[in-house]
Amino acid sequence: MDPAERTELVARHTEEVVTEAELAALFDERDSPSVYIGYAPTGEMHIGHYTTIRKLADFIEAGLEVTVLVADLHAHLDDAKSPFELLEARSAYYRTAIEAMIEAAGADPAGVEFVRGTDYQLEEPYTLELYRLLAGTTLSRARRAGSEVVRQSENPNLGGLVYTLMQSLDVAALDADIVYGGIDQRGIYMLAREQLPERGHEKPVCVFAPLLSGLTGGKMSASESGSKIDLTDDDGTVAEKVQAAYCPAGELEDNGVMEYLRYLVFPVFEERGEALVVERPAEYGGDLSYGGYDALESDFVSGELHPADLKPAAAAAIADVIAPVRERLLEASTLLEDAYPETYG
RNA sequence: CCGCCCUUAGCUCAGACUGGUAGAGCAGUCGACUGUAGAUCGACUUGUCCCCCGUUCAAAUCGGGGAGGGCGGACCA
Repeated sequence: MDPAERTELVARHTEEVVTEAELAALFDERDSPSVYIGYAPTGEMHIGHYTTIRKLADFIEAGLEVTVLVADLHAHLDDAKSPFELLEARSAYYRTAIEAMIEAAGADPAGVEFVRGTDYQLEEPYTLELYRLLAGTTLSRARRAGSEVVRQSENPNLGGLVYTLMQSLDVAALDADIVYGGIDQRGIYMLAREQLPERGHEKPVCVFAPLLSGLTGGKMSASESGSKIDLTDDDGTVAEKVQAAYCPAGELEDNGVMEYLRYLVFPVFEERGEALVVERPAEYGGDLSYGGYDALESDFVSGELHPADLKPAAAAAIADVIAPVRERLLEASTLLEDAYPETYG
């Protein structure tokens, strides 16, 4: 694969690449650049995580060295979202869930290196560098960088600010050429691009995934169960949620159903060589079949494809794509129970 | 160490002074209308009033104690 193809593969289905020229240059000078993505093991993972993780399959195919950081300390630093006692159990759950998603996306999880935050963030070199960063960063700068990521409140903890600087430092500690994350992470990684060169590290190339809309219209909300598909949802639950989803005919804005098809279902189906079949009553023109997203989008926008016909097909496809992940999670008997005793205990 | 303030529905809060077993907005649920959903109408649901003890016929409300959270003062060799 030539550098241009690799660049294209890494950049597809993303929200933004900072900068695409730097990415291309990286492939020119190196055989296997490294990329890392970090997850703080807090709440249960859902379809939004899955769409982001699916791209790791592209990274592997493009020949990148992929590292997934399970940022356990971060999960506690951000307003104690995860109690300190549950960090171990939630880290185990995140790792298993992420591996299952990579595998379900058609890639080999063995090609991904997993690292825990506590593996290196308590070591002296890291800690020392963190203190130096703390001394050299203003309150307002750190606050601004983390404002889209760290929980905001009237009386924020210091942890949220340390969180932000640690994440910036992680790029250097993990020696990543590329950082990958949702577009909400932009502020933190722009801070990293600013700080790291001053401290003798390379400026990381940033690849940002889009944040998908929730099924109820606006942003996907972790606290609103109807707005997202959980990885543990069975086919019936997925069908109900998609059926109830906001999905105005012909409109793509805030349309979670269309976004999930675009960023999750079709990439996985293409990998498998499958098409999306939409069953439609003869009265409205009979069944349809789509080999890719673009054709479906143009039919949807033109009005040829009605939401009422699309929804059942989309629900079945989504359920199909998450099924292997759900099975993997449920067969690990105490994984969920240990990580979320309130919900599964 | 001292003082002051806050804690009521899933969320934001009213009610407390002048005791009579609790309200609004948002959210949620269910119908109507759309070949989906939303929007719009129509209806409905929701509570250890932070905990304990006391006063009283009666306590979210008054008194005492405690817990959690917030703010300020003092100390500064």
